Amino acid sequence: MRTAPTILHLDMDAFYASAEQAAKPSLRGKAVVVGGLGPRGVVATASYEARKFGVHSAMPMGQARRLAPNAAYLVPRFRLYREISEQVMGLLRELSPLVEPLSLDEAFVDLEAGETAWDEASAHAVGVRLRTDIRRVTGLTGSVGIAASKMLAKIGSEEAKPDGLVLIRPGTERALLGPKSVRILPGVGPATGDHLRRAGIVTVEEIAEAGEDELVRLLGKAHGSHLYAMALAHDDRPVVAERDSKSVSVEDTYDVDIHDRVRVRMEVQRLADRCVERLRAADRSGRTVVLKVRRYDFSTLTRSETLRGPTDDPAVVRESAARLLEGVDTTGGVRLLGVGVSGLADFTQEDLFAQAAAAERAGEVVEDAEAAADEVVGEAAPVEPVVERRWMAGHDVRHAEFGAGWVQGSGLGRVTVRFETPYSQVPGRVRTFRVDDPELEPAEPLPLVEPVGRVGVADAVETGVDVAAGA
DNA sequence: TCTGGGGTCCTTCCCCCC
DNA sequence: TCTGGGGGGGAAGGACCC
Repeated sequence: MRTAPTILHLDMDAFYASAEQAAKPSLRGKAVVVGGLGPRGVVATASYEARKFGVHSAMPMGQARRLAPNAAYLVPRFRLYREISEQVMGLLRELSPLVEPLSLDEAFVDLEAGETAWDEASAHAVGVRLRTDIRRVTGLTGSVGIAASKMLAKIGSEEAKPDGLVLIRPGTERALLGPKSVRILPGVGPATGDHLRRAGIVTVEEIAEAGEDELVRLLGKAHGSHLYAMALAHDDRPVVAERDSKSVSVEDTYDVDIHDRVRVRMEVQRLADRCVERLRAADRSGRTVVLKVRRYDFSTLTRSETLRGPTDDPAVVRESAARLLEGVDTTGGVRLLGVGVSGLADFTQEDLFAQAAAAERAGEVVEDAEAAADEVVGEAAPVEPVVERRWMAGHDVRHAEFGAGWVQGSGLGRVTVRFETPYSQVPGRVRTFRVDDPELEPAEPLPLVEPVGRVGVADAVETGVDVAAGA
């Protein structure tokens, strides 16, 4: 283990919710909840204002609405978050070539490998400057933890939240960890936490006291010894720059359970196609097809089969998923279906056997495909004539007369828009339109920080909306 | 109106092979 | 021929993470 605290962990504060607050001045300082808005949605991120009401990630939306009925509820806008994430990761890569992203809003950086820090003082200075740069470039705040290992750096950034920096000095880690709950250790979730509690182990110190043998007896070889090492603050894991993903999957939870077997089959085909699209977009192919089914009672099962070679052929994945489905009892209804591919390869080694088999009954396959296509069209076309426009809460729009704004809500043939941009100084005004108003159209998200050299556009927005609103 | 979507890793069981 | 052990791959499930 290294002796100097030169591993940095960055965690953006309430990332999705903060991005929405930055994009929508009227939401700043208010409770904001981002997540699925359907009947089975859950909270992805709650702003710190919303957390005061007890709202937190992974909570069912219904429960969140009961706790914080006056919060703003928005669907996630991953394109926007991805753009901000790329800016942040860019800043991190200026510090070191060794950057390990964990998600859109989190990453480890090895400062020593980047030769930007070699001791406590230099590492601290890098952390301070990084936080300033992130705020300047994205308009958002992030928390930074710096320590001599990944685990401690992550615990540091957790301690630093929100909008802070914590450096854990080598030599102080055991004292710091000891009294804390076992739940702060990475890899200890609800199940392991319960398991340990039943064995009388509640704090990190108690894990260390129990000894490695006892931990292995309780949790098994890998988990047990790993956890014991973590409790002693022994963590040698290196920072690893972007690794290739090992699987690709797509799943959908339905607003109401699906009982109709024909519909279940159709959904599985659609998921298989979407999965292959993603696989191809990533220039990969895979060998093992996995079908996931969550039943009405939330029991989940998976069925998988491994092909002779990797494929990215939609027909092959569809057929495989269909075969797997035939072995699953769906009476009683399903709430979720998913299709995934694992055993990924960079290249597409054509599955000659499957191709030959497909060629043999080519006529049959083509007919099936056409029948499936007809089915989709036949199902969708009459239900949604001409495609009624859907105005998603939180999404950006532009109105020919009033300019840039975002959807505050819609229903009963009306859509309510608040006209403001990330650069508005005061909350914008609200107007309601018919959902089919020709002057209203969806728009791309604006950058959270006003790009230099585009002052003219922003000026027009400011004078056009906010001055009017303020008057 | 309970419980998303995208992943990773580990364990257990089974089968096959040596 | 019988028995045993071990390794590897595949299938299924579970815990965990953000």
